Amino acid sequence: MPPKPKTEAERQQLRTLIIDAARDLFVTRGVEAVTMREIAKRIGYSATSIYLHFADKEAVLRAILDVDMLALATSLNTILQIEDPVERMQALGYGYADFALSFPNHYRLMFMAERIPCDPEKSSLQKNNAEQDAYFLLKTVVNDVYLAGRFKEELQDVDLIAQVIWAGVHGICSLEINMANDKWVNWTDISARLQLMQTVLIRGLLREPT
Amino acid sequence: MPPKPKTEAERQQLRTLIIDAARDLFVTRGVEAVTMREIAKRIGYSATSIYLHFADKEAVLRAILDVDMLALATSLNTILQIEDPVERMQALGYGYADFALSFPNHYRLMFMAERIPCDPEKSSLQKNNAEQDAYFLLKTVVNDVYLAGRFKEELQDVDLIAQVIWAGVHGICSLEINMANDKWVNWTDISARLQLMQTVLIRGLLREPT
DNA sequence: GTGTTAACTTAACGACGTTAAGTAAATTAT
DNA sequence: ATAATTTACTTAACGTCGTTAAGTTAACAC
Repeated sequence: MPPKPKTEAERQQLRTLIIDAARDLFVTRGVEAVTMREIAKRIGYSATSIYLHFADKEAVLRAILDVDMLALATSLNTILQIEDPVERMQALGYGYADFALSFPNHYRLMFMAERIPCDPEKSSLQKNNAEQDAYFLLKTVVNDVYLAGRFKEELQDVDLIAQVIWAGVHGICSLEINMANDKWVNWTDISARLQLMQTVLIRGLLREPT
Repeated sequence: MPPKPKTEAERQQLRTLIIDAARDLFVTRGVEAVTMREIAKRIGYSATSIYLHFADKEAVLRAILDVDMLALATSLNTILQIEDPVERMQALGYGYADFALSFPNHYRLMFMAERIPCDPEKSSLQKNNAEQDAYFLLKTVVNDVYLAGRFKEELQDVDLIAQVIWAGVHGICSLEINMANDKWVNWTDISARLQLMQTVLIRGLLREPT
């Protein structure tokens, strides 16, 4: 039964309601497995109502990713309090992995599922803002280590270093999330794997006197 | 129009025909985007005929992965000719990455997509056979480096070492496959990233006198 | 020559994402 | 005050999907 016109705040509230319901379902059962009808049922509306607020299913997903990227960046921001730049860089890796392994379906949505490239133009997040952009945070932290002269001298590209560190930690996390149940491989303890990766990254990137 | 009973060989031939058609479509357009009707059309049968040879769409996918895992392992086997164990280990990493980046949709299917855990019991492939099991090949190659006494002395678990190397290379490949189109990140050259990862792995894992 | 069986086909089902068409309350215009 | 419009929804419906059920027809068995 259609009531009165809604204020902008009310519309935003409903948007958030949809996003939260959809995320809850996406995260526990996977994006493909969840239907629009299901999301709608959760919040007590008909399926077609979602289309009044989002263009399509993909737009809902995109909105979720936006919100969650912000959550990731925000949660990682606490590590900025650590003073030593190398320690800080390590802590960032552990914080990132902790997020990935604590919320694997979240992480899958964000970094492992076939992705809609996220366009800075269309995102509500601010790029190059450490509080909203986890990659920028990583780059900042890596840059501090660089400025402290701790990297091997031939390493001059902060983006390159940041991306290799990201890849290392992402590799550990994504293999764990996707393949841990695979009997084919004799998996070692995940924390041992993560720790060795961090050690290898540090030893491979920093100058000798650790 | 339905002809005579088929020999086992003929049935196997048709199975292969389906697998090849399905792979071709899956790899270029993604699993979800390809329909059973489409696969069938490719080989000149009706969609329902596929169900005479495979239980469902997932079974087709599983069969493809089985064949392709074998193909990957076989293609990587050539690096066994390299004599120096460390060089061999590096070459394996490059070979693996070359496969991943040359056939990204293949790779996505095999190591990135939400996976049906593949059960050694049900697979036609032999586990612990270097010609059929890429992980075993990696482990063998890593073990040779271990036996040559080239790893740092505290590294005593060959599975752990192998899994960290895999994670490193997989991290580079999977980020490239999934995120390279993402404008958010200022991506550096993929070959530079791969090379630095390999260097970092070597430097982080091997004893000092490289 | 009349079943029986194997290898197919077409029809059909229920569910999906999405669009079109309808409905009723609140607002605005007269 | 009431008629017209707009807003926020709903139900119906479309085309497509994976899959199942129900034919159909050629080859074989007796």
